[in-house]
Amino acid sequence: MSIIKNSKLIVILGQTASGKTDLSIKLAKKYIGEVVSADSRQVYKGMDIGSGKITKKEMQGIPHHLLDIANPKRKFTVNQYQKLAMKDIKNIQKRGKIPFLVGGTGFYIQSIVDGIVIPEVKPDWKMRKKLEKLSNEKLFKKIKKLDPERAKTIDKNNPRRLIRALEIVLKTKKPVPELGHQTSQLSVLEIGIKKSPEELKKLIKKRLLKRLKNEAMINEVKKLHNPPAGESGLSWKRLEEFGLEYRFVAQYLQNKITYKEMTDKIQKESEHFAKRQMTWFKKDKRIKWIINFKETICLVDKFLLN
RNA sequence: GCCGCGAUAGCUCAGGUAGUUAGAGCACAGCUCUGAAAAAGCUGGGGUGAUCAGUGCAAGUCUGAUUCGCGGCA
Repeated sequence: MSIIKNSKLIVILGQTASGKTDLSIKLAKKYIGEVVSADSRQVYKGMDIGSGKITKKEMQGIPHHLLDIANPKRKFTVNQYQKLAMKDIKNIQKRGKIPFLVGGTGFYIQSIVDGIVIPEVKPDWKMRKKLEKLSNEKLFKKIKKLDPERAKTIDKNNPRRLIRALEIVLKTKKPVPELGHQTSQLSVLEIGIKKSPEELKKLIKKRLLKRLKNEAMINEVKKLHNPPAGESGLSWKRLEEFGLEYRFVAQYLQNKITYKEMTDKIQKESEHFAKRQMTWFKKDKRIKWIINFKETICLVDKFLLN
């Protein structure tokens, strides 16, 4: 009985700037919960304004997990995320509270709600660097030879996919395993915040202006690149890898683009990103798309009663 | 007013010597995802070629006129 009662997880997802944070606090307060973030950028220390990380004050005493847990110099991965998040979720449940998985990184959410099994082959950055020198065509030929099954479905134009597949094959000397799912003991309610494209564009714009105020975001990136204490900062290249605000502010600070180009690009790319998020979410038919708070409460009440 | 230059996709532009269904980048739409996912990739819809006339078997491409825009000279 207690297993059933303690296996619940509420996911709050939505496009960037759709208002996940606000909703999560309201719900976590009402239902006595804790928040586990599902955001691939908010895991990093020092990336606050640009990633839209919740502030201490905004938390209103609700405990938050998986924020500031990674060094931005190193690459954090879904696999790490999956393990840490599962642990946090279980702990919250043990304490008799409701875990709220909140974020916009579809892959991270999927790793929890579908319990996908990711091959236990650690990224080997040295090997990847070598493989990166090869053309897509050559990479694909290698895969085809070593793992014809994987070659059938892989995207032969995507170097990342090709290199990872090769990495698995070369390390394990075996073909890439079939996609597996852990049978999850979680009982999940997925709530999606729905916004019209026009509304979302406005929200992104408003948020961007806020982030730019008093040079706050510019200073954040400057600080990441050049920390005050004298320790080494993040390279421009690394900063650009993070995308969106970090990519374009870094380009601006290198004088690669003008201030206006920077703001235009952040806006446009955020809109594109929001669309990509939606393509991802659309595939998950379990998501209950909500428009207002009242509706949400009904859903949650019903879910928690069962 | 005169001279020159230009007018091709929503935007910026490519398109020697005229020859089958006019291209690119961006934008737009849709999509993919097995340890980088705000990443990395894929597909697609769009054009009465400024307008009118002429020459040619054939005109975005040559000729003329008109309209509009840009630069120069008075």
